[in-house]
Amino acid sequence: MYQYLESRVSQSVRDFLRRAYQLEIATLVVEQPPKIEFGEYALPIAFELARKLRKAPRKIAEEIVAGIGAVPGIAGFEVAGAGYINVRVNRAEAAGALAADQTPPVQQPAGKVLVEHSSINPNKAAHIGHLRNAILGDTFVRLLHFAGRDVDVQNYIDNTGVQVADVVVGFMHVEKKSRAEIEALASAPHFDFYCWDLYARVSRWYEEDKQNLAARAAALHAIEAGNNETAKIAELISIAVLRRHLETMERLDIEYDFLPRESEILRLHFWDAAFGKLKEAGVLTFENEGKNKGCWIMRRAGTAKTGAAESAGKSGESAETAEGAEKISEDDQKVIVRSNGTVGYVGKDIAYHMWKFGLLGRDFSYRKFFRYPNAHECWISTTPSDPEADSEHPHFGDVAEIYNVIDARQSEAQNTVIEALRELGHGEAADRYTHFSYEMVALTPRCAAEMGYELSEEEKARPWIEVSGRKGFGVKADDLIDTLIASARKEVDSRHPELSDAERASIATQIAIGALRYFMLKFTKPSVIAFDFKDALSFEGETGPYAQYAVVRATNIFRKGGLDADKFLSDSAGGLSADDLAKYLDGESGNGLWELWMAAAKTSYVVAQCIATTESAYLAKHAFQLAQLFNAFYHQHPILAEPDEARKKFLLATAAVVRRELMRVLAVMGITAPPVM
RNA sequence: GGGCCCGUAGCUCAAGCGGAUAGAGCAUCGGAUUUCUAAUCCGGUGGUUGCAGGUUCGAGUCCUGCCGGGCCUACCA
Repeated sequence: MYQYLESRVSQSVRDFLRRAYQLEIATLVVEQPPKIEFGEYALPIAFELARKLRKAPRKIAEEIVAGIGAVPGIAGFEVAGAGYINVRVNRAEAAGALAADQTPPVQQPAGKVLVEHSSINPNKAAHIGHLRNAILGDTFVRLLHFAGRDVDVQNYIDNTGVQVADVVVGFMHVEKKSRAEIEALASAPHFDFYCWDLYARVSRWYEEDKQNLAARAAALHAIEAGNNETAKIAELISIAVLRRHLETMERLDIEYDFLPRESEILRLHFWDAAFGKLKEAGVLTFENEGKNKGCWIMRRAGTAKTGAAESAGKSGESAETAEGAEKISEDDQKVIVRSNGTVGYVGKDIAYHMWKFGLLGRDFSYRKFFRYPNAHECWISTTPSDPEADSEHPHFGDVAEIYNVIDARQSEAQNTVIEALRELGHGEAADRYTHFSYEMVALTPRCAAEMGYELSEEEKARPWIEVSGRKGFGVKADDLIDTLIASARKEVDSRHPELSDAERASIATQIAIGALRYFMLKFTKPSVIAFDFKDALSFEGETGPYAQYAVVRATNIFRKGGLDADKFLSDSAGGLSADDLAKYLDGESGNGLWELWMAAAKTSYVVAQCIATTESAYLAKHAFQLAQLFNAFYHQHPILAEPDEARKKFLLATAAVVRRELMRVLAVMGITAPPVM
């Protein structure tokens, strides 16, 4: 509602400026006044136009206010201060629409959106860093769904890389286990935890004797080649760990549609197809000298093309320098194909992203992999020779827009992929490729010490300590979730001893997930989260449980009143006349209640902001503010004791509307409110 | 060396494209109608937005230079 009225105001003002001053304003700044008394929208446009029109800002504002005429849904425009134009909404009208849950139609961009997130190496348990990724990604998916977009959720599985190879080496060379023994372990609980420890042991084993690294290289080659014992072991490990990851994420209501694997990128020769096109377009060049001699390289993203510098006329290979393919300095070179002919990660990623946009001319084979309790099917890539390959699969890839939730450390690699697409002539695809970049989760030095990590003096002074999978140092996702549930369970037990064990367990789980998801969303993306159990385990103040509690309180009002909140809205709230609403919401006396209604009207506005900026912290902030306003309202108005029936009905409608919107916002964050708390 | 990011209250973080008196939570201090459960509410304390210039009606926000911190800069992924 708030969003819809804003676009109306914006449109009217732009129409007026065109009419009165022949001015085209592409994007009109519309702000929110600092105080509700000033109105719902504020336009600083007069300041901007003062110079252009050679008039005082206040004079311009007065002209706009005088000439703009009536705008549906808007009560009036007025000049404030030195030239602000404050806009007042027709409160009763807006509230009526909100109570009736009228959602104005919004035009939808065409085409499917692909969100890639999680992408955890399938060689050990997921940790808190992966949780931030998955929660950011899943929330973004929910935001897109809320906005009516068609979304595919993908989780890329690097099952042929060094990390999987290391655990394979661990089983085969350090623990000297047979395939049967590994299989038994893989089907036991917490296999991912077992691998977590083993991965750290292997890293130490490499350090003990560098000769041991030969085992890694051999394993890596065998895995890439496929069809051998080592590859089979790698497959069984990565599949088992992957299942564990899906189970962990399922605890947080995070689901995927498709799991593309690197093994299929290799087996189905995606790279060969991409390589041909890249060579043809001149994106890749063959390096004849220097440290990268014999490699196919491209320019690293972010490096200037002007770096001609002192490229002494040494280039004997005139063919390379012809046709504008200027020499890339060694520092600016990114190796895509190694001198031994194998392709690196960025190369595979280029091929994969060409597939995402439907530009590769090849496709995966698919088979069903994981069925969620709600019957949602998660598919995995496979080869045509797989007897389980299913031709009745959904159509993946070939999308209009993509978002890759990948931490900031990979932004250069991501940008290099984008550049490759652009240079291939797919500029429109490159423009719709968004690296959803966020900072890592680290541990506070105190938390690291609690985890048993020995800190140097220098480390103690640092703001955070980075987690390290190689050292086996970090907080595992399942452990954190268990700790949160146990902590919430203690609170629930003390507050609700009358409930059954199963009920208390279920409530504690909802609270734990609410706390965790909110915690990961409340920080803006560029902020490093210095993790600490004390903060993460907090259920008070700016937390998920605080917002859940507001919903529970609203629910309680209706339960005690013998009413159903949603039914009340659809049955009775329609009976609230515009006069009734105006009586309670208009004027100075209505400001407090109106502020709450207005906050509730902002859901779609906030969602649109979050999508446009790929920043879901606004969503968390909004949920908190709405809950905060509601809690104050709750305290101030004892609704069920209200003697005036008309006023009581209005207050109930207020609670019902806020409850509905708060539940919606929480749902977008992947948070549900328990029946009681 | 080059690229990207960060520096705001004691602590952790906010502050849409530059806008009205820089806001929350935690901590701390003091209060709250024995009520729709206090996982709540109300109030107090707490700021030269790292430093110095510049741009303009207006700068936490943009530009330049410093200071401090982080990440990236592999024929790893």
